[in-house]
Amino acid sequence: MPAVRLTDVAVRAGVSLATASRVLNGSLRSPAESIAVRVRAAADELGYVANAQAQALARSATGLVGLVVHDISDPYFSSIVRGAQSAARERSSQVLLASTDRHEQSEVEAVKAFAMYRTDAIVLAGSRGAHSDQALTRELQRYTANGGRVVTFGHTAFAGSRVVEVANEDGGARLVAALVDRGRRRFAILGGPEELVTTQHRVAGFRRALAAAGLEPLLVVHGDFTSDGGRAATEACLEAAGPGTEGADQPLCLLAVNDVMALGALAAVRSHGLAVPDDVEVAGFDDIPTLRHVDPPLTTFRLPLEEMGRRAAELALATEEPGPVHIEGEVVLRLSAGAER
Amino acid sequence: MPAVRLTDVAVRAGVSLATASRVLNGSLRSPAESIAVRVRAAADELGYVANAQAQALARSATGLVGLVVHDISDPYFSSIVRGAQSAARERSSQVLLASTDRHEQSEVEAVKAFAMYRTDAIVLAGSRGAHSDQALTRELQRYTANGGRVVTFGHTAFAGSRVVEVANEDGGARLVAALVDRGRRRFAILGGPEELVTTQHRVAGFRRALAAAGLEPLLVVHGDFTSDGGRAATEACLEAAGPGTEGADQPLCLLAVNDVMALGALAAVRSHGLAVPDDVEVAGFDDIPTLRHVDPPLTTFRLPLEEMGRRAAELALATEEPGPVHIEGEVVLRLSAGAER
DNA sequence: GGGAGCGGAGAAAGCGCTTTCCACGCTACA
DNA sequence: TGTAGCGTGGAAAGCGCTTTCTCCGCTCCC
Repeated sequence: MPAVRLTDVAVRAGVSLATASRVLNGSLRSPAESIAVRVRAAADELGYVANAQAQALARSATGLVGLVVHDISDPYFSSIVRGAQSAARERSSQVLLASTDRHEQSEVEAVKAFAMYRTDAIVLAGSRGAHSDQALTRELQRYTANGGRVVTFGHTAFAGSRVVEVANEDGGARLVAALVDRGRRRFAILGGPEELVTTQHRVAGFRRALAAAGLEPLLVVHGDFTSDGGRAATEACLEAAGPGTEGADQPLCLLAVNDVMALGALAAVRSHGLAVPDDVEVAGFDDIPTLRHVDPPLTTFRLPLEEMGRRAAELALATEEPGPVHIEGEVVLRLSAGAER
Repeated sequence: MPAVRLTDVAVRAGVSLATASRVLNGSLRSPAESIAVRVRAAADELGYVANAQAQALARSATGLVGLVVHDISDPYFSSIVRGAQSAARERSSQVLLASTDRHEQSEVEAVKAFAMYRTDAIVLAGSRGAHSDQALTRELQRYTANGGRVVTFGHTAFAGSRVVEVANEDGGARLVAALVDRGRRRFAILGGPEELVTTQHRVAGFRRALAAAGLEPLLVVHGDFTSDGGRAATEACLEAAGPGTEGADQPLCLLAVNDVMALGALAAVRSHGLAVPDDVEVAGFDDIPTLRHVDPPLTTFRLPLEEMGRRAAELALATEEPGPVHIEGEVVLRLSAGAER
């Protein structure tokens, strides 16, 4: 049951292939309306569906954008993807998705695959180490050399990549500054995987604001970017600096590097029989929509995740070199830390 | 900077195009090793990247699978997508993603787009109304007529579609039965969008188990599939059947049609100054990993979401007609409802 | 009335690959 | 020694489009 081809449509409409193509796919030249009507009718009757592969081959542009994320089930990434997908749709592009589980190998393979599919652009949503994998860099370089566009978040890891700058460090600093403002003095940091620049930037922001107040984190624990990671890191913190330890007359404030970890921290604190925020305070990062209703409400730094995805896709799909994109966020003080009671 | 073509590789290796193709892309016939080595070396030196579009055209198979979901930022869908993407990767297929915001129009467009890209299969992860949109059905029919495979979840909405059957109704029934077993008598249902079969099946399951115990829901409120939807629906329920209303000596049990709504319910109950589970009990559905750490822990019906996605992708990519796929779940009693204190 | 100019349709040359079919040189067997 | 048969590489025909270039038939203007 071979699909209907443009040729079939042309024959049925009694016109040439060229004319049919011009009518059905917005070319610069459009044939006379009388003919156009005939062609469209023929296409309709036959149930013609253009073959994007053939078009891609002929046009050398695929209308595809590749998105690589660490973990699509992480709400941070899924929000970004939502925005990106939506922007792509508006530009009638399709999204090719790869979720790599943070394995460099998978990332490299994703980029290779996207290169094979000749995606018009690749968006690398998961942050990488500062001096990234050799293989990845090589693939990306080859990709850009062949005319592909690359977009990254938060840092310029690759020559020639367009970047969506995210206020990770600044956000971290502002969040901590707000907490310090409200009198907090004892902080511990629940960091994500150490090699990810997102972690690095956020932690750097935390430290900068602390330093500005003459403070220093009591502890920095690196864990997984998950609830369980947050939970485990929190255990370590409570052990080292919880109530009963030296200086514990001042409440401890746990700075998680994202909301999901903060949720784990909440659980860990509870399971120690401690109360948030009375005994221990907890702050997150991102302001994940799904987690807006957790109890107690999380103090966090809100990032417009969906917009970030959207902007990334726009950057990816822009044909002329666009200006820099800068994403700001805002401190959101809620009950879990630093808020008025 | 035109990309390196297979022709270039062939020339450099001093062989014909056909031979180069046979070496680099697992054909049935593979040339002598001595030649193969030369070809591979040439490909490597030139940085050859096969053009998947051209291959697709020549092979008439794209290695693409289209995934359409209602909302990728909903953890239910993002978990499914994670599984699907992972299975696709193992079969060296790529995933084309569409998030439709539950607009029928977008869904139809997604299917059209996937048809254009000649995806080998389409997975419809978002459930649709039982008698679905005309336009959607037509597109899908055309798609299958041209040899495309279609996979749906939980119901056979389209002739010729393969289906991943999900224990939605049965799960709802089992969950409620467990709660009834523990002495609960007053139930209200927080339903999702009424036209979605997932909602319908889960609610039907709730009702079946209630009926089996000679009970009936006090109220069924339909809302959005979101925290806010759950919150709003809960307001209505508390108004109609909360403490202080008739029969309210028995605690009220809120059955949410998914975990995200249940989270909203938790928040609403709290904001009324009531306690879960002491004043009101709340149960969810799905057992979303991200929400495992909320407080109080949610009683729910666990569905292996990631596996569901995986199975769907396997079904989509299986070339010969596979057997039926059945997904079971399990009741998880936690503090929010029906658990031992 | 004739030629320049223009608009619009069609022929055909790709786009980069796969795969069939053919030709060729061997080996094996009678 | 002759021939059938097999294993291999190459030529070439698509796969379904887009787009350039050509050609034809008008209109317009002198």
